[in-house]
Amino acid sequence: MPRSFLIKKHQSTKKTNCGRLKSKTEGKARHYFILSESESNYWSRYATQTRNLILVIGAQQPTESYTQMDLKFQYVVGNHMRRKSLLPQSLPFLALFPATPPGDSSRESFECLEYHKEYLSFSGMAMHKQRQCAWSSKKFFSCKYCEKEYISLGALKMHIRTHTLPCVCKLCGKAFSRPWLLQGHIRTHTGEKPFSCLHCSRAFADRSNLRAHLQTHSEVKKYQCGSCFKTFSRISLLCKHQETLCPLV
DNA sequence: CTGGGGATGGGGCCC
DNA sequence: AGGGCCCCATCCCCA
Repeated sequence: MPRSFLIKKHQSTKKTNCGRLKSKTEGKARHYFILSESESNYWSRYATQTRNLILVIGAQQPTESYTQMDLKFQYVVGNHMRRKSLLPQSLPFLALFPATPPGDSSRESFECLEYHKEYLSFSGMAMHKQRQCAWSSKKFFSCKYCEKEYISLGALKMHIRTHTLPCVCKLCGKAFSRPWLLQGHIRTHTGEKPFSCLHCSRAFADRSNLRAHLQTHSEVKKYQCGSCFKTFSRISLLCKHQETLCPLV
């Protein structure tokens, strides 16, 4: 039963291995903890026996304060909290948090979503994960120029272009990561502006800039401050307003 | 300080 | 696999 979750780490617990897991569908946030391998073995057995934790398996540990991830999870019914101080940093990301009784979910089996194997206990599946799945850091494709990691080779290659900048402008020598970025740059030399505004005579070299321009024709500004209700044409202007200028924040 | 234009970056998706 | 394209975002500059 895979579900999509939004992970948001608590600011107050930023430096610990815990945070909150928020279900996009249910809208409820729950605390989560990240476990070491030995701890995950222990807690998976514990959870299976006592049915009082939810265990969450993800492809990677959340590294930013606000990360969207698809997580596969299994419910184990009950309620339990663990002290944060006992939780070291670890990979792969395995998390647990106190459960909300999900009806008759105790009948659910545990499926390895990569190998499509079904297990009667979570610990059984966890064992399989450790032995058979490419579930360790080896699975990630690491950039040799920086510390970024990607789950697909294609994504990594695309990223590496941002270091190698293979697309060079013949007119000025400026280099870009993608051909279409170079294409957009060349328009700054030629003056070509293929994106025209339907409401006025202006034209733009870049579609995004036309889109931003279209907001200036809109009577209803898209971005509104939640405190003073002032509206803005760009998200950047709203952010700036909320950070420093809004009298009600 | 505000609003808008110009230029650019990067992830994701499709073919 | 790679290119093209889309969308979103950001930064800088200027009026």
